[in-house]
Amino acid sequence: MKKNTSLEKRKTFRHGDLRNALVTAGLEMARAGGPNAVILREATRQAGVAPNAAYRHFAGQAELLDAVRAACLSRVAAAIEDEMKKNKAGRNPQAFARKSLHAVGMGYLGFAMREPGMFRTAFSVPPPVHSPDPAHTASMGLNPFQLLSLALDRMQESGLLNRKDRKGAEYLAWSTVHGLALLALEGPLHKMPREMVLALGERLVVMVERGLS
Amino acid sequence: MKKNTSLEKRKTFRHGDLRNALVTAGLEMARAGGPNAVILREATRQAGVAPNAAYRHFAGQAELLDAVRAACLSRVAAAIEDEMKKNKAGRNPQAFARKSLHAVGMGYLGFAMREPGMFRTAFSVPPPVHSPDPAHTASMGLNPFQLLSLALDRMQESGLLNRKDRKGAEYLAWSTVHGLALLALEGPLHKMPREMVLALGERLVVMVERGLS
DNA sequence: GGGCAATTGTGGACAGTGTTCACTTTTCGG
DNA sequence: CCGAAAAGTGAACACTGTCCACAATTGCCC
Repeated sequence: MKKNTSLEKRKTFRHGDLRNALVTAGLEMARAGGPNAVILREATRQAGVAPNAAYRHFAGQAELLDAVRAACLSRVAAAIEDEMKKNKAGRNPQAFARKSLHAVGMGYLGFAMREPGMFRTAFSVPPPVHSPDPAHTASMGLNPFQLLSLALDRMQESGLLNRKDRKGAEYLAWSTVHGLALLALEGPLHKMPREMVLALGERLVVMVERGLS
Repeated sequence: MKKNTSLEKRKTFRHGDLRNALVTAGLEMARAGGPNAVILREATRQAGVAPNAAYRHFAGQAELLDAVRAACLSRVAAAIEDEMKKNKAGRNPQAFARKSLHAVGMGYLGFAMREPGMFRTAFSVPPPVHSPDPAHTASMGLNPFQLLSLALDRMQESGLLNRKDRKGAEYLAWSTVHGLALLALEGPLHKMPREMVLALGERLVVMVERGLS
């Protein structure tokens, strides 16, 4: 299967891997300019193919965007996992639980600062939340939401959170970091330096940890 | 000044209030479909005017959208003010401070649920945060950010918040409600019923109140 | 008042977008 | 091996934002 990634004019009539090529091109556009920048015709151009060819693989631009978004979500999950891998479960479960929650929050925010376009794309349009769809997940097989749930479970199991407060805590924790990320990316805080945003993020995660229980 | 609001074919060559008509039309489009739905040509159509006429009042679509966003922000501020007016300063400053913070958060969220399109438009593109621009404000002359600051000041003055924790608290509090609003509007939580979102909002505000100090 | 310039609108055009239809080329399975 | 399904092409349409030259209107200044 020839990975006809870019311009090199193919001699074969078939492309071989068009769908993937389109998603890749779209991903690059999303990275550079967010969801609004993922243009169908441009993707076909980069793949060296006629605009209509895209319709053999996607029902329309919206569906292409959907695929690109899934890819972006996967990157977010990977970033969180990387952050979580930095600390292993030691003999203190409470400390581990706290570190996990911290890693989720900061991994999320860190990715948002590093890859604004992808981040904005990942959350631009409603994806289902409970989906074992492998496209949304990273190596661990969990999407960002599930990674957060995992961290909160650790909080509960280690006694930092009682059952009542645990319920729906995902949404509360998620709201905070997501809100800061968007305020910093496309909201009134977009001129705030990244380091300051991340510093605010630290305070935010602490606030969540204290406020949840 | 003839408020040539809509289709009724004017007989005068001049429109009389085109700029306003365009913003109004744009506002309605934003209300119905968010920022991406505010189309310049459509606005001119509704105003009964040639597309190019818009360029006498706005440098381009982006500038029209800017005006529409300012109008939306003003609505957000108005919603918060309405919520704040529901409780007056009694003899217990701490209770008043708490109620103020609560009102800001829930007024914000409530508007987001009631007018998703306008809300999304209001925060779609970076507006400056510290701006006494009257277009961004409601009757009280404060924008949402300033209203939040006011509520937090009351928290500090009544002894619920020390000076150190007060610093930057706006951003922390704002992040939480903004995040929930966006998750519920165009994020993974978009299918969650409004009442449940608002219930989560209540918990969120409580969490902020507890977590800030 | 009368004329002239700035303002505000018009008409026509261009490039770029998503999308559809009819058609051609290639692949692959019975 | 051949015929149907898959995958790409070409031309067209409607829509968008934007620019140009030009026409109507207003209002200001002498």
